[in-house]
Amino acid sequence: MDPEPHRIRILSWNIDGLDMGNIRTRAKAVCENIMRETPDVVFLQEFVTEMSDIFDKHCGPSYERFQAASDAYYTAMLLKKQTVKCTETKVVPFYTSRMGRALQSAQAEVKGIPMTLITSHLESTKDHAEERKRQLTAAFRAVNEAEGSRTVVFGGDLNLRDPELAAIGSLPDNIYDLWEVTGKRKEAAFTWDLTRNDNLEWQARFRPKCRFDRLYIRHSTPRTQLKPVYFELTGLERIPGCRRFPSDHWGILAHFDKV
Amino acid sequence: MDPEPHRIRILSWNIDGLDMGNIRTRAKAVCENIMRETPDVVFLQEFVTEMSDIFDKHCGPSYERFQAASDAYYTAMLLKKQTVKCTETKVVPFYTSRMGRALQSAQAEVKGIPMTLITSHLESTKDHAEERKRQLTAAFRAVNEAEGSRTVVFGGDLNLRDPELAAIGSLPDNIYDLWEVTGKRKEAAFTWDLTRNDNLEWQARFRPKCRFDRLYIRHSTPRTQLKPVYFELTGLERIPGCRRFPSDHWGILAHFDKV
DNA sequence: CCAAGAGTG
DNA sequence: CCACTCTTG
Ligand SMILES: [Mg+2]
Ligand SMILES: [Mg+2]
Repeated sequence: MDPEPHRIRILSWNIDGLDMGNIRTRAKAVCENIMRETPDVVFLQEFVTEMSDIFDKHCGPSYERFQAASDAYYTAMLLKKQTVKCTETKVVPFYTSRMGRALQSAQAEVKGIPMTLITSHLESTKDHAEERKRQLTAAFRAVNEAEGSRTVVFGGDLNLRDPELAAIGSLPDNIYDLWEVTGKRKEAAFTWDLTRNDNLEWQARFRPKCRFDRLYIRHSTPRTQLKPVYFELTGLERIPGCRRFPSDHWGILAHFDKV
Repeated sequence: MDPEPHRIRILSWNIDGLDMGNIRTRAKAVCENIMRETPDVVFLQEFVTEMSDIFDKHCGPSYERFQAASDAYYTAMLLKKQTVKCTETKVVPFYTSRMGRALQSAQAEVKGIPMTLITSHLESTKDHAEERKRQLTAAFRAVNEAEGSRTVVFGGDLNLRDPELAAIGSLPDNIYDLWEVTGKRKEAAFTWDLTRNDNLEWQARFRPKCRFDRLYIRHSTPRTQLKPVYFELTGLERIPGCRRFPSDHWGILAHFDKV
């Protein structure tokens, strides 16, 4: 019995597997967040092997996990067993990435709606804007290569700065930013925000904040099947004990209504 | 008696006053080059006080010199006494420059032609592209603020990369690159070329070459008064004795016919 | 994973 | 004054 038959939720979160400090405590906090929010689809970035057994234990009963790799750090997708039927998964490395980044995708039916789910952790840091723009362009191309009958949600830690998006000609006309179309809520803008998140060792006076993590939707045609209704941050609470956040990034959680 | 009554020549040269090695020997070589080429107008970048008396001695009899500053390093203009009547000089600092850069200009009659002469040493290094683009935009604005009856030549060490020019919308329609309109001669493209110029101490394997130094013209209206006919590099010969070049940049020399 | 700056080849 | 890497705040 689905208590929310008309609602679909998708979470994306960079869970900072590169920080070995409290890695298992933080991973457990991420899992508990997922089991509390119960999104249908989860995109994870910076998943590392050290987290595998924790995710197996906490999320394994409810979610199927697809990993883009098995060494270093990588993306992963969790698909809720109750509501998602996955028919195909794919990983396409960005061959010019210097950081081992890739585009991970899945064909799935989510509460009966045919969807293409795509995530990535695009090239990091301002210095690598050129490579990142190539990757984003490739990702948008992948979005639009999906069959028209499918609703496509693409997102992840895109490490994106707005001028970079402008430089590649802004968003394709048929792709929408879920934070934007749900009202551009200021409280949900900055997904990596060192004025609020002190997980990183940071001795600089300047506290940067960026909207690195984003989710996009391309609707199915001719009939739109999902209506974006809400976009929120998650992972905002400190873990009791270590007093750290689950990650240096907040998670982003998008809510849709079936229409 | 002017041996070339229908010819005007303008030289621009970054003479590397920041390299104290052989500074006076190199300055003298620059002066000798000027006295040999006898351009009507000279734009200099990286002029330093240590060169003043050398320029006074060698070029002082033939050229009037206007400096944009008197400390650190700065631009200077030499105007040939025989052929140029200067009525106004101006220096406008770029207030967001972190390197003390400025736009230096002069109103002058060159062989009877009313001209606005503008030079600058735009913000250096790839890292400072944003500031450099602002400065270039301001320079083009200054070019087009000159009265239509005047022929404007603007140029110097612009430290420019082609994508930066593209990023600010390319050249204004009425401004022409003198290297381009004289045939884009490959031999005259790279004005800072570490495959040919070893003045800098350089231990890297990669030898960069860039077209940092550029000259632009905006014609007078309704009647064009100067026709660009040739564009060449100068300062290509080593100085006997120290075996170094006068500067790490080549000079750029543009030739015009009065029409 | 910010922005500056320093050091290397 | 290149590109890259590293350190520092
Ligand atoms: Mg990270
Ligand atoms: Mg220099």
